[in-house]
Amino acid sequence: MVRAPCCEKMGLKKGPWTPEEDQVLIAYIQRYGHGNWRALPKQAGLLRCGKSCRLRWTNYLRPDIKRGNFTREEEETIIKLHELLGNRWSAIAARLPGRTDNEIKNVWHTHLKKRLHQNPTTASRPAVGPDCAAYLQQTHRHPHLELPAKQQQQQQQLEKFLLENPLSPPQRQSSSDLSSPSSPSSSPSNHTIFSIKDDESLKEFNGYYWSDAPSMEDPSTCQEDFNYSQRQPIQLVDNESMDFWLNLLVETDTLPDI
DNA sequence: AAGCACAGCAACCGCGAATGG
DNA sequence: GCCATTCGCGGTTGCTGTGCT
Repeated sequence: MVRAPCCEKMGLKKGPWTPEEDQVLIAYIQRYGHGNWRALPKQAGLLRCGKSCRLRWTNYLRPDIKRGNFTREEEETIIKLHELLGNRWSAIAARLPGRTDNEIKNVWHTHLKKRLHQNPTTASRPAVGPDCAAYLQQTHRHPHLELPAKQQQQQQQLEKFLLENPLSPPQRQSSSDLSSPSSPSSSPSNHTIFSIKDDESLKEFNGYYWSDAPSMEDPSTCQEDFNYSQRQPIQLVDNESMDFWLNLLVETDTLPDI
Protein backbone atom coordinates (compact mmCIF):
# COMPACT_ATOMS: atom_id res chain seq x y z
CA MET A 1 0.00 0.00 0.00
CA VAL A 2 1.33 3.42 -0.90
CA ARG A 3 1.13 5.73 2.02
CA ALA A 4 -0.01 9.26 1.40
CA PRO A 5 2.73 11.81 1.98
CA CYS A 6 2.56 13.47 5.34
CA CYS A 7 1.29 17.01 5.75
CA GLU A 8 4.70 18.59 6.04
CA LYS A 9 5.98 17.12 2.79
CA MET A 10 2.93 18.47 1.05
CA GLY A 11 3.57 21.94 2.46
CA LEU A 12 0.54 21.67 4.66
CA LYS A 13 0.12 23.23 8.05
CA LYS A 14 0.30 21.32 11.31
CA GLY A 15 -0.36 22.17 14.91
CA PRO A 16 -3.19 23.99 16.62
CA TRP A 17 -6.07 25.28 14.56
CA THR A 18 -6.77 29.00 14.39
CA PRO A 19 -10.32 30.38 14.78
CA GLU A 20 -10.17 31.43 11.13
CA GLU A 21 -9.40 27.89 10.02
CA ASP A 22 -12.21 26.61 12.20
CA GLN A 23 -14.63 29.02 10.59
CA VAL A 24 -13.58 28.00 7.11
CA LEU A 25 -14.00 24.34 7.94
CA ILE A 26 -17.36 24.80 9.63
CA ALA A 27 -18.68 26.94 6.80
CA TYR A 28 -17.56 24.48 4.19
CA ILE A 29 -19.00 21.42 5.90
CA GLN A 30 -22.27 23.14 6.66
CA ARG A 31 -22.60 24.01 3.02
CA TYR A 32 -21.21 20.96 1.27
CA GLY A 33 -20.83 18.24 3.85
CA HIS A 34 -17.72 16.11 4.06
CA GLY A 35 -18.04 13.46 1.43
CA ASN A 36 -14.34 13.24 0.79
CA TRP A 37 -12.03 14.29 3.57
CA ARG A 38 -8.96 14.13 1.40
CA ALA A 39 -10.36 16.55 -1.13
CA LEU A 40 -12.07 18.77 1.42
CA PRO A 41 -9.17 20.98 2.52
CA LYS A 42 -8.22 21.79 -1.03
CA GLN A 43 -11.78 22.61 -1.97
CA ALA A 44 -12.28 24.61 1.20
CA GLY A 45 -9.02 26.48 0.78
CA LEU A 46 -7.39 25.09 3.90
CA LEU A 47 -3.69 24.30 4.12
CA ARG A 48 -4.39 21.16 6.11
CA CYS A 49 -4.50 17.50 5.31
CA GLY A 50 -7.85 15.76 5.20
CA LYS A 51 -6.99 13.74 8.22
CA SER A 52 -6.40 16.86 10.27
CA CYS A 53 -9.67 18.36 9.06
CA ARG A 54 -11.61 15.23 9.94
CA LEU A 55 -10.08 15.10 13.39
CA ARG A 56 -10.77 18.76 14.04
CA TRP A 57 -14.36 18.37 12.93
CA THR A 58 -15.13 15.14 14.74
CA ASN A 59 -13.38 16.07 17.96
CA TYR A 60 -14.09 19.75 18.25
CA LEU A 61 -16.27 21.47 15.69
CA ARG A 62 -19.23 19.16 15.27
CA PRO A 63 -22.38 20.97 16.38
CA ASP A 64 -23.58 18.04 18.47
CA ILE A 65 -20.51 17.96 20.66
CA LYS A 66 -21.14 18.53 24.31
CA ARG A 67 -18.49 20.74 25.87
CA GLY A 68 -17.58 20.99 29.49
CA ASN A 69 -16.77 18.61 32.28
CA PHE A 70 -18.02 15.08 32.36
CA THR A 71 -20.84 14.41 34.76
CA ARG A 72 -20.58 11.71 37.37
CA GLU A 73 -23.05 9.64 35.36
CA GLU A 74 -20.96 9.97 32.24
CA GLU A 75 -17.85 8.95 34.11
CA GLU A 76 -19.58 5.91 35.55
CA THR A 77 -20.80 5.03 32.10
CA ILE A 78 -17.28 5.22 30.73
CA ILE A 79 -15.96 3.03 33.50
CA LYS A 80 -18.62 0.41 32.93
CA LEU A 81 -18.31 0.47 29.18
CA HIS A 82 -14.58 0.21 29.54
CA GLU A 83 -15.10 -2.93 31.59
CA LEU A 84 -17.22 -4.22 28.77
CA LEU A 85 -15.24 -3.11 25.76
CA GLY A 86 -11.73 -2.29 26.86
CA ASN A 87 -9.95 0.52 25.04
CA ARG A 88 -12.55 0.72 22.32
CA TRP A 89 -13.06 4.40 22.64
CA SER A 90 -15.19 4.87 19.57
CA ALA A 91 -17.60 2.19 20.75
CA ILE A 92 -17.74 3.82 24.15
CA ALA A 93 -18.28 7.22 22.57
CA ALA A 94 -21.19 5.81 20.59
CA ARG A 95 -23.00 5.28 23.89
CA LEU A 96 -22.26 8.80 25.10
CA PRO A 97 -24.03 11.34 22.92
CA GLY A 98 -22.02 14.48 22.39
CA ARG A 99 -18.76 13.01 23.58
CA THR A 100 -15.91 12.04 21.30
CA ASP A 101 -13.64 9.05 21.45
CA ASN A 102 -10.65 11.33 21.87
CA GLU A 103 -12.24 13.16 24.75
CA ILE A 104 -13.24 9.94 26.45
CA LYS A 105 -9.78 8.54 25.96
CA ASN A 106 -8.26 11.65 27.53
CA VAL A 107 -10.66 11.55 30.46
CA TRP A 108 -9.90 7.91 31.00
CA HIS A 109 -6.16 8.40 31.04
CA THR A 110 -6.22 11.56 33.14
CA HIS A 111 -9.02 10.93 35.63
CA LEU A 112 -10.76 7.62 35.61
CA LYS A 113 -7.81 5.29 35.43
CA LYS A 114 -6.37 6.94 38.52
CA ARG A 115 -9.68 6.83 40.29
CA LEU A 116 -10.08 3.15 39.56
CA HIS A 117 -6.56 2.55 40.74
CA GLN A 118 -7.40 4.20 44.03
CA ASN A 119 -10.77 2.51 44.34
CA PRO A 120 -10.63 -0.75 42.45
CA THR A 121 -13.88 -2.21 43.80
CA THR A 122 -15.58 -1.54 40.50
CA ALA A 123 -12.59 -2.49 38.43
CA SER A 124 -12.91 -4.73 35.48
CA ARG A 125 -14.67 -7.98 35.48
CA PRO A 126 -15.55 -9.65 32.26
CA ALA A 127 -19.06 -8.82 31.23
CA VAL A 128 -19.62 -10.04 27.69
CA GLY A 129 -17.46 -10.61 24.68
CA PRO A 130 -14.16 -12.46 24.41
CA ASP A 131 -13.08 -11.91 27.99
CA CYS A 132 -16.45 -13.04 29.14
CA ALA A 133 -16.30 -16.25 27.19
CA ALA A 134 -12.78 -16.89 28.43
CA TYR A 135 -13.87 -16.10 31.91
CA LEU A 136 -16.76 -18.52 31.70
CA GLN A 137 -14.53 -21.27 30.50
CA GLN A 138 -12.12 -20.54 33.29
CA THR A 139 -14.82 -20.82 35.90
CA HIS A 140 -15.72 -24.22 34.51
CA ARG A 141 -12.14 -25.30 34.87
CA HIS A 142 -12.12 -24.31 38.52
CA PRO A 143 -14.63 -26.45 40.33
CA HIS A 144 -13.95 -24.63 43.60
CA LEU A 145 -15.47 -21.51 42.18
CA GLU A 146 -19.01 -22.62 42.65
CA LEU A 147 -21.85 -20.55 41.32
CA PRO A 148 -25.50 -20.80 42.26
CA ALA A 149 -27.38 -23.30 40.13
CA LYS A 150 -29.31 -20.66 38.23
CA GLN A 151 -26.17 -18.72 37.45
CA GLN A 152 -24.46 -21.88 36.28
CA GLN A 153 -27.37 -22.56 34.03
CA GLN A 154 -27.25 -19.04 32.62
CA GLN A 155 -23.54 -19.35 32.19
CA GLN A 156 -23.89 -22.55 30.22
CA GLN A 157 -26.62 -21.03 28.12
CA LEU A 158 -24.46 -18.07 27.22
CA GLU A 159 -21.49 -20.21 26.36
CA LYS A 160 -23.74 -22.31 24.19
CA PHE A 161 -25.15 -19.20 22.61
CA LEU A 162 -21.72 -17.76 21.90
CA LEU A 163 -20.51 -20.97 20.38
CA GLU A 164 -23.59 -21.74 18.32
CA ASN A 165 -24.12 -18.37 16.73
CA PRO A 166 -21.68 -17.58 13.95
CA LEU A 167 -20.77 -13.96 13.80
CA SER A 168 -21.82 -11.66 11.04
CA PRO A 169 -19.02 -9.28 10.05
CA PRO A 170 -19.14 -6.09 12.07
CA GLN A 171 -20.44 -3.08 10.20
CA ARG A 172 -18.16 -0.19 9.65
CA GLN A 173 -19.36 2.68 11.67
CA SER A 174 -18.37 6.14 12.61
CA SER A 175 -19.62 8.70 15.04
CA SER A 176 -18.63 11.38 12.57
CA ASP A 177 -21.07 10.00 10.08
CA LEU A 178 -23.86 11.22 12.26
CA SER A 179 -23.31 14.72 11.03
CA SER A 180 -22.56 13.91 7.46
CA PRO A 181 -25.11 15.26 5.01
CA SER A 182 -23.71 12.87 2.46
CA SER A 183 -24.50 9.77 4.48
CA PRO A 184 -27.96 10.26 5.87
CA SER A 185 -28.69 6.70 6.92
CA SER A 186 -25.44 5.44 8.27
CA SER A 187 -26.68 4.53 11.71
CA PRO A 188 -24.91 1.44 12.95
CA SER A 189 -28.21 0.17 14.25
CA ASN A 190 -29.67 -0.11 10.81
CA HIS A 191 -28.61 -3.67 10.26
CA THR A 192 -30.47 -6.50 11.85
CA ILE A 193 -28.07 -8.97 13.30
CA PHE A 194 -30.35 -11.90 13.89
CA SER A 195 -33.60 -12.38 15.57
CA ILE A 196 -33.11 -12.86 19.26
CA LYS A 197 -35.17 -9.88 20.30
CA ASP A 198 -37.45 -12.00 22.41
CA ASP A 199 -34.92 -14.43 23.69
CA GLU A 200 -35.66 -14.30 27.39
CA SER A 201 -32.78 -16.52 28.25
CA LEU A 202 -30.35 -14.04 26.78
CA LYS A 203 -31.92 -11.26 28.77
CA GLU A 204 -31.35 -13.31 31.87
CA PHE A 205 -27.66 -13.44 31.18
CA ASN A 206 -27.50 -9.77 31.49
CA GLY A 207 -28.61 -9.55 35.05
CA TYR A 208 -26.08 -12.05 36.09
CA TYR A 209 -23.10 -10.59 34.36
CA TRP A 210 -23.70 -7.08 35.50
CA SER A 211 -24.57 -7.74 39.07
CA ASP A 212 -23.40 -11.09 40.27
CA ALA A 213 -20.20 -12.05 38.54
CA PRO A 214 -17.33 -12.55 40.95
CA SER A 215 -15.03 -9.58 41.01
CA MET A 216 -11.41 -10.12 40.16
CA GLU A 217 -10.40 -7.77 42.91
CA ASP A 218 -12.90 -8.71 45.54
CA PRO A 219 -11.56 -11.61 47.60
CA SER A 220 -14.96 -12.29 49.08
CA THR A 221 -16.22 -13.37 45.69
CA CYS A 222 -13.06 -14.98 44.46
CA GLN A 223 -11.59 -18.26 45.58
CA GLU A 224 -7.97 -18.22 46.59
CA ASP A 225 -6.87 -20.87 44.18
CA PHE A 226 -8.38 -19.14 41.22
CA ASN A 227 -5.36 -17.76 39.46
CA TYR A 228 -6.68 -15.01 37.25
CA SER A 229 -3.24 -14.18 36.00
CA GLN A 230 -3.28 -17.47 34.14
CA ARG A 231 -6.39 -16.66 32.22
CA GLN A 232 -5.85 -17.55 28.62
CA PRO A 233 -7.31 -15.48 25.81
CA ILE A 234 -9.72 -18.07 24.51
CA GLN A 235 -10.82 -16.51 21.28
CA LEU A 236 -14.44 -17.51 21.06
CA VAL A 237 -15.18 -14.05 19.79
CA ASP A 238 -12.63 -12.09 17.85
CA ASN A 239 -11.91 -8.49 18.68
CA GLU A 240 -13.54 -7.15 15.55
CA SER A 241 -16.80 -8.61 16.66
CA MET A 242 -16.99 -6.57 19.82
CA ASP A 243 -19.04 -3.93 18.07
CA PHE A 244 -21.34 -6.69 17.06
CA TRP A 245 -21.82 -7.73 20.66
CA LEU A 246 -22.38 -4.19 21.79
CA ASN A 247 -24.88 -3.63 19.02
CA LEU A 248 -26.52 -6.88 19.92
CA LEU A 249 -26.95 -5.81 23.50
CA VAL A 250 -28.21 -2.41 22.48
CA GLU A 251 -30.64 -3.74 19.93
CA THR A 252 -31.99 -6.43 22.17
CA ASP A 253 -32.21 -3.95 24.98
CA THR A 254 -30.06 -6.14 27.14
CA LEU A 255 -27.39 -3.54 27.81
CA PRO A 256 -28.24 -2.15 31.20
CA ASP A 257 -28.94 1.51 31.64
CA ILE A 258 -25.67 2.89 32.86
C1' DA B 1 9.67 36.01 40.81
C1' DA B 2 11.80 32.06 38.76
C1' DG B 3 12.17 27.35 37.99
C1' DC B 4 10.34 22.96 38.04
C1' DA B 5 6.92 19.20 37.91
C1' DC B 6 2.72 17.64 36.79
C1' DA B 7 -1.95 17.44 34.67
C1' DG B 8 -5.01 18.13 30.96
C1' DC B 9 -6.04 18.12 26.37
C1' DA B 10 -5.64 18.97 21.32
C1' DA B 11 -3.44 17.11 17.69
C1' DC B 12 -0.45 13.83 15.31
C1' DC B 13 1.04 9.24 13.75
C1' DG B 14 0.80 4.67 12.14
C1' DC B 15 -1.83 0.88 11.26
C1' DG B 16 -5.60 -1.96 9.68
C1' DA B 17 -10.11 -2.14 7.57
C1' DA B 18 -13.24 -0.82 4.10
C1' DT B 19 -14.17 0.51 -0.43
C1' DG B 20 -14.06 1.14 -5.31
C1' DG B 21 -12.01 0.53 -9.83
C1' DG C 1 -8.86 -11.33 -6.82
C1' DC C 2 -5.72 -7.47 -6.79
C1' DC C 3 -4.34 -2.95 -5.91
C1' DA C 4 -4.76 1.93 -4.73
C1' DT C 5 -7.14 5.02 -2.03
C1' DT C 6 -9.65 6.64 1.80
C1' DC C 7 -11.28 6.39 6.31
C1' DG C 8 -11.39 5.56 11.24
C1' DC C 9 -9.32 3.96 15.37
C1' DG C 10 -6.20 3.75 19.22
C1' DG C 11 -1.73 4.98 20.98
C1' DT C 12 1.26 8.62 21.65
C1' DT C 13 3.22 13.20 21.66
C1' DG C 14 3.86 17.77 22.85
C1' DC C 15 2.03 22.23 24.10
C1' DT C 16 -0.11 24.99 27.67
C1' DG C 17 -1.79 26.07 32.10
C1' DT C 18 -1.44 25.51 37.01
C1' DG C 19 0.43 24.51 41.40
C1' DC C 20 4.32 23.91 44.29
C1' DT C 21 8.96 24.93 46.03
